Amino acid sequence: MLDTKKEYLIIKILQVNLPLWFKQAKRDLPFRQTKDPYSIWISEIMAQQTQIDTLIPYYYRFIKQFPNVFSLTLASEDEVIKAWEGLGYYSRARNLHQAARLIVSDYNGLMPDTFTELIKLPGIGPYTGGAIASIAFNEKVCAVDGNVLRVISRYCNSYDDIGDAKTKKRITQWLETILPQAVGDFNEGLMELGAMICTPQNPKCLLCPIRDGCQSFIAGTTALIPVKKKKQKQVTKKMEVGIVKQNGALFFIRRPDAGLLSGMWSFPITEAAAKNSQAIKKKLEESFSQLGEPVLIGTSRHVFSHVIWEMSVYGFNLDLSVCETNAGYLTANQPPDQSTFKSLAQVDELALPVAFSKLLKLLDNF
DNA sequence: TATGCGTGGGC
DNA sequence: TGCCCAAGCAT
Repeated sequence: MLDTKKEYLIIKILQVNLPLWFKQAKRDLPFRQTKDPYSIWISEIMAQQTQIDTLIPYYYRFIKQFPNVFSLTLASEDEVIKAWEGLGYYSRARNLHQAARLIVSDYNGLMPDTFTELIKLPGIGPYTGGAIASIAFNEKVCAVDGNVLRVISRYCNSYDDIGDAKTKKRITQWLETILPQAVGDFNEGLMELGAMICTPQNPKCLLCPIRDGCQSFIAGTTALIPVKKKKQKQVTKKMEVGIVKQNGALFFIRRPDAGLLSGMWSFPITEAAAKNSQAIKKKLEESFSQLGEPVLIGTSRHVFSHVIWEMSVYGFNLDLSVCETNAGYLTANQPPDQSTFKSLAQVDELALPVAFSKLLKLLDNF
């Protein structure tokens, strides 16, 4: 990976300068004021594919609501998902809840303290396991995330594709041979450097504490590294959303427990079959015997990681007198806990993804 | 190995 | 607008 003649010096710069820099430059983050494995676990799960600034308010709220693994265990999955509302990648919340119950049932409520045990828990993979083990338990393992891949690729002037599993393995194995005693600070330092200095665009090399060893800085290739294959862009889907209103209350359904936004609440939504087909009306007629004509109240676009929804939002007024004469408006395949009416004041009780919560402002047109 | 899985921010 | 990216994991 590196010219062996230089390697000793280059490794020393990394081992010595990085922790020194981290000690004085690290951000004052709430989860850095504790060694509590539970708190560190929560912060690391939240940090997956999420910028630190985004998760901080969630972290405070979550720790206040669920201060330890037992309180998390006692909560319902709905409560945990609600606490995760707005953060995205909601399977993280479900895995967190599952893992908490495993920790109580299989580990006497104590967080497993080794990498090997940690990665057996749902939602904890190689990165998160390494982060918890090294930061909370000082185990000599590395924690290789996107920051680390970028920092090390540049430091070694490597053009290997960081999306390739082989590259990650190679970097992991190299790091394992150079981990210093204070492994937690070293791992966090690499990530902090990646987040604050060795950024993807316009890295602040003049402020970098390991610049003298950085082969990419020396070669002037920091703009070319890391190499990463382009993601294929999202598919755009035209969707129809139905907002059913009855006496000011809105109709919601719970989404299936697998797939996009699983377990979250939702307005009824369908993929538009064809132009002006009003597929949503057909779907709603399965649940409501008398709907009336839909009113187009607006459009909205929502970008997910792998799909884009272009939504046409239709309002349906449910006449109370009609509903009373059709008490069985809910179909049998929609059990009561899978659908509900909520007033605007009550909507907050449901875990509603942003794709739908942002539609609430369209109600002014309805 | 490749894909599904959210959301917000930067430019 | 679009495009990239972010302290990844499960399958």
